[in-house]
Amino acid sequence: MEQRCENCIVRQFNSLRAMSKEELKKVSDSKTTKVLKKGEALFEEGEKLNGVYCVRGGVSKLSKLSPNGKDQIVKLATKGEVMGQRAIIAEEASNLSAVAVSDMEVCFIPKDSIATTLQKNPNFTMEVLRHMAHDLKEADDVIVNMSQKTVKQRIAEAFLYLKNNFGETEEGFLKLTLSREDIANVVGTATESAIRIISEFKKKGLIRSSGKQIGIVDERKLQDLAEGF
Amino acid sequence: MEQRCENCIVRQFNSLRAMSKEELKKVSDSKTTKVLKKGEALFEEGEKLNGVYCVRGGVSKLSKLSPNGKDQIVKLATKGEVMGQRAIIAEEASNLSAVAVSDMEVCFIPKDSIATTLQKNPNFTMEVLRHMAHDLKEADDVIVNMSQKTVKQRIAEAFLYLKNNFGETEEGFLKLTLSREDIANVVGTATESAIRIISEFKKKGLIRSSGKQIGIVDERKLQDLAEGF
DNA sequence: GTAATACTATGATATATATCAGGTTTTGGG
DNA sequence: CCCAAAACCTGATATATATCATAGTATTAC
Repeated sequence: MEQRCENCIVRQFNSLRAMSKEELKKVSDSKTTKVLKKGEALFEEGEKLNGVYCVRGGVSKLSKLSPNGKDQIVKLATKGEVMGQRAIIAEEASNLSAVAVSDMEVCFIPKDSIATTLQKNPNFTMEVLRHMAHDLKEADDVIVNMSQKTVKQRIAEAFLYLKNNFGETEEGFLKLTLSREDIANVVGTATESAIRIISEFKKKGLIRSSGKQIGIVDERKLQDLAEGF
Repeated sequence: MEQRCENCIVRQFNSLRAMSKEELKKVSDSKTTKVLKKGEALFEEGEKLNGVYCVRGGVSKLSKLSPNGKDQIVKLATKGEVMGQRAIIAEEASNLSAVAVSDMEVCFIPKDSIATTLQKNPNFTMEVLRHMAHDLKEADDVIVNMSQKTVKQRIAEAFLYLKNNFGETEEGFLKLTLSREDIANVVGTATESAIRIISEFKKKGLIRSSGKQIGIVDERKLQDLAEGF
């Protein structure tokens, strides 16, 4: 696989595309590549990061522990996304933990290369800003979903999200396979409740499953359900 | 009251402090001041903004209508905060509505002055970025609260938030008075449920009230409650 | 000053969801 | 291949919260 940032396609999806050739070169020289197995942690909530992680492949969950001991997944980061940016910019410890939910390959980029580029290249800063503006909007949407939709609606929505963002295999199964617990933590409910509703969806013919894999059968009905019909 | 941005104290609280003298002058020349009565709308969800609003006084709720017809308040913006930034940066229509919850005075700053400064002054861009990073973290916290805490916990938390962010009067009442409906919309519950829990808090001596005003009596216990004891 | 309208309050009931407890099935390491 | 551990499933029950209904109480408008 391509080892230089300058030639990395992943870069096209994130704010690094606004970097100049020289800046990219510096980043590329200072970066290190890391391979993670499903389940391995990249960083923990409260940890001070000294760089950001650019996802080359695989998916990571970004979650936050609530006082009652449950883990709330706030975002799933995939190819092209940069994790840890927020903490670096705010000069704070990370407010989230990152754990791989599939095997991953990520590049670690030390804080310095990012910080100096932020100071010197307004285009880059602006690009980062745009991405953050987008994330903020998504977070607002999640807040509304959490407070106004039922668990059933949120689970239906989650499946559609998984399809739209991570795609399907040839046989029509969701490419990203999450455990029931992870699904529960995405929608903010108890694992048992998530399991029950998933079974119900299966019985109703909205989804099907084969082992761990889940396939969407009736997208239209799922959509309606998510919207409250 | 001071009419020039260059001398406006409010500016110290927001990203405008990173502007140069000349930039501020331009902003000041192009801005217009607006006075709003409690209940009046500043902009609506889906509306295309052609500028941002800088709050000089009073408080505005930023909310989003959910498909089921309920309004979820995502943020309360007060003195010094800039509203509409996210939409301008992302070049999208606003995802939120802004309505005054107390009498307000705001300055409207046309998009152009902001956009050109964003292009030319990296310090300003960086400052905006820092603010947005902060907002994003807060949004993540709200997501976790929404999904993991009970309504009772969230209401307790809301009162503490109101005290810490908007202060108390001489007599020990919260300066910002919200209707029960607004409180319900902040914590994401039905108005009746909010009313019930507020009555309960009163009975238990955690808060007191006089007309519309609410005063915090036992902050410690409220805190404990919010954390789940 | 009175009518109309919004806001607050409280009870009764229904419902969604969490929790607890017991299973079965699947998975991965030795 | 087997065993232990993890993941999944299902039932019974408890609980929080929404919803519906009704009434009192402020606020505003005429």
